[in-house]
Amino acid sequence: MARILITSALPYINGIKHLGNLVGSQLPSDVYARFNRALGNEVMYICATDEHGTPAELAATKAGKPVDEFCAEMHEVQANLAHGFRLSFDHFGRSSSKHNHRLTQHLAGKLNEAGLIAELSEKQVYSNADGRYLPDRYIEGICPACGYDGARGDQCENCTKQLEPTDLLEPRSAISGSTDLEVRETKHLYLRQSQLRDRLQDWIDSKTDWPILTTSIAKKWLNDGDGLRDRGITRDLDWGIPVQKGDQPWPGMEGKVFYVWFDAPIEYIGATAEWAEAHGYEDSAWERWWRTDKGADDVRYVQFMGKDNVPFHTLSFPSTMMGSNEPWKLVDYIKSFNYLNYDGGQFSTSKGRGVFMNEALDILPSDYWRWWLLSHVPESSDSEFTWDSFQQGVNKDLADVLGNFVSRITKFCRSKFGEEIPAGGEYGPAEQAVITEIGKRLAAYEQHMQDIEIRKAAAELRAIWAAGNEYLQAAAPWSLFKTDPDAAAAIVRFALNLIPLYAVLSEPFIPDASDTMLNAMNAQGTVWPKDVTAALETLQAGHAFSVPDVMFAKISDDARDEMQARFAGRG
RNA sequence: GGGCCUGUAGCUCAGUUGGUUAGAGCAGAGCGCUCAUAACGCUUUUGUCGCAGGUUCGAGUCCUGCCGGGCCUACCA
Repeated sequence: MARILITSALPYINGIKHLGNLVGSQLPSDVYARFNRALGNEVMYICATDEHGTPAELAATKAGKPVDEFCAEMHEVQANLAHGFRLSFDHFGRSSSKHNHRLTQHLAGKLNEAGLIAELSEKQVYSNADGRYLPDRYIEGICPACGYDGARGDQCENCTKQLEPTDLLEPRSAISGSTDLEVRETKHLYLRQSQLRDRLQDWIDSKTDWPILTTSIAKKWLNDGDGLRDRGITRDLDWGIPVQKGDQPWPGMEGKVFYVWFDAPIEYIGATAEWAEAHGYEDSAWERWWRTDKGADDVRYVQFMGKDNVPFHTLSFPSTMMGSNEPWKLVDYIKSFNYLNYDGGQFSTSKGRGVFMNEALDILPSDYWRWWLLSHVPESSDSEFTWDSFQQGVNKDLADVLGNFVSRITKFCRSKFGEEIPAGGEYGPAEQAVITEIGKRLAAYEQHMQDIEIRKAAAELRAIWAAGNEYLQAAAPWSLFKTDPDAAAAIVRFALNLIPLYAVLSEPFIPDASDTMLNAMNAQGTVWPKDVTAALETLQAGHAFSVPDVMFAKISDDARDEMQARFAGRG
């Protein structure tokens, strides 16, 4: 039995995420986790809210709440939505947890001992009105190159020129609009990633099976210009993890916190520690997933994330792990995703454009979203959500192919034989042919899941569903019943046995429908098939079942048009 | 500017190390079935594989250039 550690990129705390965020890491990682559990592997599946940083502070201010309270509330909101989408995290943690505080401070201390931390003094813009230092992008002004009023301190949106905040004419705070800004000298810690460049390079080079999207981004950063640059890991903020060397103070760093990108990936470990504590386990329970000296050698660690997260997971976080000189488990495989666009453009929080997780669940059950999003997950390039495509995918795949299959065979059996598996007749060549076909497709399905090729897996699953309709159509028990009821009974028995098989195979994608099928067939506890022949003899004659309600209601054209108009956004 | 990804049927996408008549699903057309959510099955139409060159006995697949779409470019997270 293999041990699989799975982490999903952490959703940021400042608001409800849209479908693009959902499909870019949480949903595919959930499919992979469910699949591995179904195979009988031991799985630790971790996610958390990423709670630190300036945007969290600003969002809290806007909401009129203390930042810790705001984060606690938003964490609950996100946890409920995760549950609504049936994301099966073993633990959904918080990067502000005491475990993450302790681990982050510990690792910083170890990095310092290893000589990998540098203290640098730098100039930073301070806003007197806001009472805070401003990140470059929170300073606005007139672009010196093109005269555009509204250029940000890192880059002008209008002419795309890279800027320094001090380049801006008439600079002002993007938060308050105040022009009462001054440049202050402030000291920060830098992680000397450049010292680890060769080790990182060797490590990345050894990952020949990683997606190109993943390795190309890592290599670019390793080789760009003078090579991998050192990175600031502290900030002048109130909300965050106080800068300490382990449990000791860090002279000169009083009042500063670690940069959110330093502590966020450490929360993968922190959340596992939170999981252990929540279950009343000893530290060894989480350490056996993360410390190769404490049992994690046989763990396979797979990370899921959007492409924007790749540099931090291929370089920064591994720098932290390697540089600590402690035996932390490094990632074995990184699955990265492109973006999902919305109906001809991008999802936009500010413009209210696109569908957000809470809205999606208000409209339709999670399985509908899971199926469409996963079967269109942006693996090879950006993909696009359109209502037309969504309607088509749900109606055709879920309602017509799978839902109607379950409906037609259970209703036929009920009307001719009653609500139990009929006796009589036996399986013949037609059934054997179906077994052979499903066996082949199942092998392909499992391989695609192992390879984390989600779209291909979805297509294979759909073909397995379709095989049921093909079989029924060819076998035509409704005709045979008139002349040879026993032969018809064998066909019905075989077709009904497909339902629990479909339920188990479909569970990673559509867990609720899977439950519905198992409950209807009174076959709870059915496990992943090792052998298709045996799996299709599970339900014996006399086994009682019930006809489920319509599993997937179709989306009408009117409903589709209405939703399209509703989510088109403002401008 | 630099780096990377991407451009294959009306739509969404597969196409392994270059090898015979380029595939799937959806949509369209025809036929069949009538158990079922007007559902299902079978058959079938459509492609100068972004453009232009090149390498090769042979290129969707490799090389060069160009055009289109996208992402990243280190202080958004």
